[in-house]
Amino acid sequence: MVSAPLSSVSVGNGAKERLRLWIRLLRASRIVESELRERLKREFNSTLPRFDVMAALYRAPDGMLMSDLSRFLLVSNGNVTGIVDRLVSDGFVVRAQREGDRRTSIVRLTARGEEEFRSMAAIHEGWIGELLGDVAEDDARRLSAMLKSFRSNWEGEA
Amino acid sequence: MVSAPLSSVSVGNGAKERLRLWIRLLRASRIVESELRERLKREFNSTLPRFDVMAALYRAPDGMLMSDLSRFLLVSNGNVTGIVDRLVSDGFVVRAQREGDRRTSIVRLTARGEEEFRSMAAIHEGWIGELLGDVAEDDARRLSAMLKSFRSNWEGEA
DNA sequence: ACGAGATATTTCAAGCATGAAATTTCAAGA
DNA sequence: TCTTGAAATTTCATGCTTGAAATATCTCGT
Repeated sequence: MVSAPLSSVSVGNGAKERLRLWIRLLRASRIVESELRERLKREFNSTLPRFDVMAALYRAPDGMLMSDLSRFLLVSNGNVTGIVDRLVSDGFVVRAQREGDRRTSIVRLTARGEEEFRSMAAIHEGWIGELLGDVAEDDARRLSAMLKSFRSNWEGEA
Repeated sequence: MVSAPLSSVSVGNGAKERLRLWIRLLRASRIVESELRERLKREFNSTLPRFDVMAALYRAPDGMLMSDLSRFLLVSNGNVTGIVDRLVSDGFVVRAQREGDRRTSIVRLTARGEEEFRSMAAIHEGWIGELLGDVAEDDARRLSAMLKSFRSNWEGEA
């Protein structure tokens, strides 16, 4: 990944600096992601998408609709279907019918799912602390603040 | 994606701030990536991985080995095989035999591939300028510098 | 010359991701 | 009631991604 900057193909003005930023942002997140994937697989026989779904459900003890999950995680409906299917067959998650609307199903963590997630989350937090260890805590705070409002800036223009 | 912070499952000390940073970093890159994917598909009937491969080859007029590509792009060998296969069948890339070593093949952009890439790259740079438009150029520079040395920090510990 | 190991690449199975089409169910108005 | 459209979800085709196994070729010590 990480399309390098191309001095010979140029355009705007501040664009150069932002392009460089984007490339490094992408590279950094790919590196961390790939390390996380490896560790999740090794230690928990799981994946990042599964972890994300479980994290969302952990925050929602009453469960979530498939469409809520897909909205919250910024991924497509069909995608969530597959991930949840696999979590169900592993016994970490259940689909429950909702009274009064047979189209929807509420997805919830099972007790086993909760327990599994708790142990993953604790270790995951440690990993991130390690992998981003060289970012000074102060830098982390500033960077974080910088990225906080990121989405609202341009969404809806598409 | 974007596993939200979980105040109830806690661990280290500076870990909290770094976890938050990681979540936002991931979210930001997912949002930009998804917008880029959409536009590349719409405007060029292409994808980010294809763009990345073409960018790498554009910087290497003498071509690259498959293994060079895979190392440079931080993706697996098998992955590159598939992407290059598709680029070849679209006429943007060629595989050439190398004298003296029949194991390797050198991958190169075709003239059409170069031309196609030039027009993609110009527009791509504009998109990034737009999508990261609200990051002040100064912030971009600092952020960029902060991320520059990212990899060397911890790689090799795995 | 031979064989052992290293190197370069492809193939494969499994899972992730998208957007579009298909299903099923619901909500309301004629 | 009927039917038309909206809403929730699944299914499907295509492509990306990994890690492991399979191929093919090369290198080098003996």
